[in-house]
Amino acid sequence: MPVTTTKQRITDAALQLFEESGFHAVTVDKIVQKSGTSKGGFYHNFKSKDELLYTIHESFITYIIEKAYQAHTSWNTPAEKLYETVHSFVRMFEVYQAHVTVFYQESLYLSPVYFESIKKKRDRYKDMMFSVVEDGKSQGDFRQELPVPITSMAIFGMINWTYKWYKSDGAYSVREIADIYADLIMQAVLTEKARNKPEYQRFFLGHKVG
Amino acid sequence: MPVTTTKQRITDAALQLFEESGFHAVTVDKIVQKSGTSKGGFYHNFKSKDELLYTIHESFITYIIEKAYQAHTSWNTPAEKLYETVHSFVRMFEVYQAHVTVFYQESLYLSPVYFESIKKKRDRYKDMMFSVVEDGKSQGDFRQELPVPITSMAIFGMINWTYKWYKSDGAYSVREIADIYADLIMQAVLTEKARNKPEYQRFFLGHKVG
DNA sequence: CTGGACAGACTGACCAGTCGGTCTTTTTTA
DNA sequence: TAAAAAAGACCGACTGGTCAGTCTGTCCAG
Repeated sequence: MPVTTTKQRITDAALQLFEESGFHAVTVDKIVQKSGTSKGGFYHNFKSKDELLYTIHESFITYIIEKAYQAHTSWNTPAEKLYETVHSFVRMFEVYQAHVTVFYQESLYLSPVYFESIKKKRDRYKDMMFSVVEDGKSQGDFRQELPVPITSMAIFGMINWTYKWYKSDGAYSVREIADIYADLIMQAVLTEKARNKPEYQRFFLGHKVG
Repeated sequence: MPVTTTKQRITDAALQLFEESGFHAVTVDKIVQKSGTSKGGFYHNFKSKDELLYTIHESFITYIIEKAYQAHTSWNTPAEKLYETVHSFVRMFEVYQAHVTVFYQESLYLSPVYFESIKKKRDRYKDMMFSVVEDGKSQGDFRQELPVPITSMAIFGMINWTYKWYKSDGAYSVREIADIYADLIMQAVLTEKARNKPEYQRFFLGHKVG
């Protein structure tokens, strides 16, 4: 078995091409050419172009749910959970930006049966965010006047939108962006009192270390 | 001349169809059928399917720049400008959700010459946001530790993402969503001192009226 | 009687997916 | 254990359907 399988080479090539030009502008022939294989090789590894798109979605959403779950189980307070979730999501752009782009740009074109499968997992991720915000409110660190769904979707929006503009060779690293986003979000949702807790100071930019 | 022109009927039908299924899944024949016209009628009014897509982009981006410009000239402080920009952008979903969806979902598929034209206007809108945040910092109401570009893009993200989930028959009206987003953003960017200014209290949810 | 607004049959390019075939690896069997 | 058979991986010319755009008209207003 070679270091990279044909299937992997096809996926990598497709990912780059889809990100640049979108699912529909990319023909199977182009993917085949870029990955140095053939029509036959492609259809040996994938049932259809649709299935390839699904595979890309699947690998990404599984990864991100795992990360959210980790943040959820490794930390105690909702504030910490939220902070870590935001941080880990943004850092993920470092490696998965192409996946994210394809995920949000092309999921409309998944055929119904694939779409349903992805939607289910995406909703699970959404639910995790909702419940963190919910918990933060009932536990008292998050502002009572913020409605859970809108606040959660606002957070999602801020984070997700990054795929539209982030460049790995840009002026800010993902880590810096993650720090800033997390600061903005914590600043926005924490109560005055919670903002001043010493153990939460690390959430904010320019806090005194140590 | 009839109440609605053929051109308008085509645009409206296309808008709905593009929003539901995406540019590539919608054939000219489907648009023609839905708008009650014909292939001939279509190509009489539009040079190509591309031009129709461009028209939709154009009408929306022009509208939104106008709104941002109004917010920019009708208010004095950067804080007020930001608040109004956010608010007016979100309220715009009420009428233009389909436009926004097509705008963000399908602009990848604009042919180069159209794309350039749209990009120019989109950048102008972006610049207006950047300079409001910039001004807020130098004038002192916005937190110094926030970098202008990332903060601006975070705000964009929160707002723009709404097109992915907003439903006009959902639990929250655009006005409520606008209030919440604006609160979150102002809470996140204003300094402690600015947050307490009496004239800024109206930005926040549940402030005492009068 | 001319030119704009529209109708709709037609065409040609493009592209996802197929299919017969080759080469290599693994499994079976004598 | 060697030969034979089967399975798996991959190749690339070809096909059939789809769809943007064309072209020859018709109708009607001015």
